[in-house]
Amino acid sequence: MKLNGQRRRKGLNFFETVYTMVSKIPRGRVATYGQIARLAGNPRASRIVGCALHMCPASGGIPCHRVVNREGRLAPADAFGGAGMQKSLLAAEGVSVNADGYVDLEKYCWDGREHVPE
DNA sequence: GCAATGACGCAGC
DNA sequence: AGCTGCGCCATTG
Repeated sequence: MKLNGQRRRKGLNFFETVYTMVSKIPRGRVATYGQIARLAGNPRASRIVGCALHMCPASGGIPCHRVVNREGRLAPADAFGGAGMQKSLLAAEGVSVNADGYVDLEKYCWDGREHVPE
């Protein structure tokens, strides 16, 4: 195996895999970057998940607002287009978000069992 | 091809 | 429910 540089993933770039996983997050539930990264095949690529969502091709139907960091904290407001927007979107799906921008991972963390990869 | 970056994760303070 | 520093991996310039 070459260096961990441009490693391919079955023809699908990591980004696409990430988008797929995120789009599979059930409504009213949230997933962490680490979770997505793990499902994508690289538990260490949490940053890549963030990078992928940063582009946020909403045109593809990527619910970036359902993705939170490992603490259950929402991404920086300016990151997805508007402070409080992500919070509102989650609240609209039934996810309680704190004024600090925190969600109860204990209750809303996505198990991923609904996805069942491979 | 190399260097820099990034919506993170974890360990340490 | 802090803050800082370092690491990890893929994308972009």
